[in-house]
Amino acid sequence: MDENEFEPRYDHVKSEEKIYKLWEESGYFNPDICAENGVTAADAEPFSIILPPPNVTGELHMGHAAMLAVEDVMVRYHRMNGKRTLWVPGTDHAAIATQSKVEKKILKEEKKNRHDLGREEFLSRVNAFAQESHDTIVRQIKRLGASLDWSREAYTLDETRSRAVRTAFKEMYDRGLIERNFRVVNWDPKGQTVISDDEIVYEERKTKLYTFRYGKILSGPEKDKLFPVAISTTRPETKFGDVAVAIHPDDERYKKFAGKEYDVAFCGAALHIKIIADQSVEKDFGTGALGVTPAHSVIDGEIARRHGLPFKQIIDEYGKMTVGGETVYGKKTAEAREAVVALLRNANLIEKEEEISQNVATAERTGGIIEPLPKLQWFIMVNKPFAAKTGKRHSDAVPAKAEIRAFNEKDEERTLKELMRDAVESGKVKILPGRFEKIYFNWIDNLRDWCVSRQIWFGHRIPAWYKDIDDESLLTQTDLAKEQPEKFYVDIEPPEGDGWQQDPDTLDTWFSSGLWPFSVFNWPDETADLKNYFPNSVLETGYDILFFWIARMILMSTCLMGEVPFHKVYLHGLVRDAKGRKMSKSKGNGIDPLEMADKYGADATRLSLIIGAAPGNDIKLSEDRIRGYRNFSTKIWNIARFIMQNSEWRAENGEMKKNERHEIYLKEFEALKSEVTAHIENFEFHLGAEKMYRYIWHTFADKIIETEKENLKNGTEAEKAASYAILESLLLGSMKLLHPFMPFVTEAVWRKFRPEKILMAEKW
RNA sequence: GCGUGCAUAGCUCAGUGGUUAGAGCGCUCCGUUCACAUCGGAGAGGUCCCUGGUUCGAUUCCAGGUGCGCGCACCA
Repeated sequence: MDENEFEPRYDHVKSEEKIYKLWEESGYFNPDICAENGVTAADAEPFSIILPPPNVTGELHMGHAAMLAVEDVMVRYHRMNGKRTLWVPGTDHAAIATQSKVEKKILKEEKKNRHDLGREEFLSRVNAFAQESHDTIVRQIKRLGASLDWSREAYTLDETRSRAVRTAFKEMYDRGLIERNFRVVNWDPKGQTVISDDEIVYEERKTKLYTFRYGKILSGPEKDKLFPVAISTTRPETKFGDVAVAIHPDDERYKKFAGKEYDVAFCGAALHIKIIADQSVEKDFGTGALGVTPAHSVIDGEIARRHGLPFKQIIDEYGKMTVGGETVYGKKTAEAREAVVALLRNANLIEKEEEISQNVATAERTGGIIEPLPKLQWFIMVNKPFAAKTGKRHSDAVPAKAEIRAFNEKDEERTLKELMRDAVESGKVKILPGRFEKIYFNWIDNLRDWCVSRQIWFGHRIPAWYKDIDDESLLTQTDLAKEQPEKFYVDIEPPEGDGWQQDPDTLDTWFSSGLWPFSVFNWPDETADLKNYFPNSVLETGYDILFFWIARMILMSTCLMGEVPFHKVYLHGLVRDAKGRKMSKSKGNGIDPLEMADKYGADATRLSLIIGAAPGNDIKLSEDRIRGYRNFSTKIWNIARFIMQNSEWRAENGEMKKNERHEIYLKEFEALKSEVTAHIENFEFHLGAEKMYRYIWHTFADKIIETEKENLKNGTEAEKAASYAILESLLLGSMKLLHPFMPFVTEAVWRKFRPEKILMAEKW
């Protein structure tokens, strides 16, 4: 590029590629290099953001582009403001999401499942896919101009992060915050794994509510009489697993039955039913009596636990019946339901059938209908009080690698739930827009223990080893009384000696994501980065992962670091299509950010995601908008071109001879600068960007340039020099203020006028 | 059920206790020896959802209503 020549047309793609290279070569994405070269003071205040690591499941979408645009605005602004600014890149292995993607691919292409390949071969396939996705994603992030410090790139599944995961697991286990428990969990028959409460998506469906009686009493004084209480259910097939009928303690209708036990017939099987009183029963729902199926309902499981009732599993991992006569046994639950209803109907036991709508729990990733099953799984105990400093560790024989420093000055007994609540309630974490704090508290209040084990292969293997138990019993054991802990060895490295087997399960992907704000700085090592950049200044992400991720980071950080993970959370909206639907590949309604960047430039794509998007509000994006902002970057280019064409009037001593008119321009500009600065500081990026847009186009180009144009043509030499000087000054000033929003075109223009300097590293 | 967001131009959305409420796209008319046709100029287009309150003044703040959306819980 000839420095003084402006091509009449601005070639976005060519220019943007060149400029990103220029930035990368300057090294200024790295705060250490900024400090070495005097761009920032070595002791300047730090500003740090971690990039929410994109999943290595494929490619970036518009949501990622929005996130990158907003974060890059903050990062570039603070860097120009002289802060030691660090933005750490990385990717997330995304356990279930990635594994199921590869499984689908292999099934389609080779007609094989993961078991056909074996654990090792399958994992090498997933890793290859992950690597490929990673490379694509990194290329795409760069294409959009994100000023990330690539020398610090991390991956949730790399060795450093894996060590952090094992360390965290061990520390929490030792403090009793991680337990292996037998509970009714959310089983996804399609994905063949347990999932957490947050990975459930409820779908409203119409279904039938049946009111009926089990059948005849089989023994005792009331033999051959009908069971005295009718119950209501939407899932009659599960009633083979019933062990009790629960009623409300104050229910006059049923009080008299409380404590009685019956042997009763049900569809050819025999049930032993105890009638119990429990506060959790709604008197007004159905008959007011609830058939308790401990093994196949989370709520019933809890009731059973309270009353010491047995868990009777009658549905297997594939959602098939393991009991019943020939019309039921081995059938899927939906078919079995029909069969059971038919049997009940024939026996004239059904009293009522009514249509109701209910929320069906489905798995977020696979869409499978959740089948609650009792299983032995690892849980993070959010309601269990612990004392960070003096509290007991149950493996004190093994020295702590990283001491838990939980989030309280006094060494009080606190629960993780309380720590999570305190972090936000105390104001140590501020969530923007503020309304999300309420949503956060609401979620916290309803939080149950977090099931962290998954029966999939891709992910962090649980760092627990067993001796003298075979895998089969690990998965099927249902005996509550059996003491578990003594049989485990939980540590960061495998135990010595023979005969140890590692738990076959892996961890929920959000376990490692939860550590991200400090694991990226190589925790548990006490690194300089950890000291400088943790807690992070800001965490920026979409509001859809407030619970999945933000809450988990707060949990992990307050527990393990004794500190909040970040001071501010800024939530952006979701990017939707012109009809308001969430953009997704399967719907085919997505606008590809890279395609837009190629067509209209990364600058225009970014600006379209910032202007018109109020914090936390969804963005409806259309290609027209992006095209509109492409026109803006062309406009900027032509403004600069015009000014450059008059550069013969540049005064030799560089001094600006201002007149009254020019004073007004400068005053106006100063006002603009302080407004834009305030907007960025207040996370009102859309306002800052829009003001720059209006100023550059409708004030600077339409009014100021048009006025000075006259002077440049017909003025005296001094007038021409003055006009040129003011135009150049306002142009370069504007380029600075616009740079965080449109980094490429502003840098390109800057290079024409100040080729010896890089705009990115200029003072704000 | 609890909570929460939105309602502004034809469309998609910003914004504001005070003169004339803005952007992108779309629409009408005019313009190309001009930095810019990826453009410029001019213009049409608004009951700022309804009702009430606070106020000198409300599209903006408050309450209620209507419509649409979202989160959580329940879901036998």
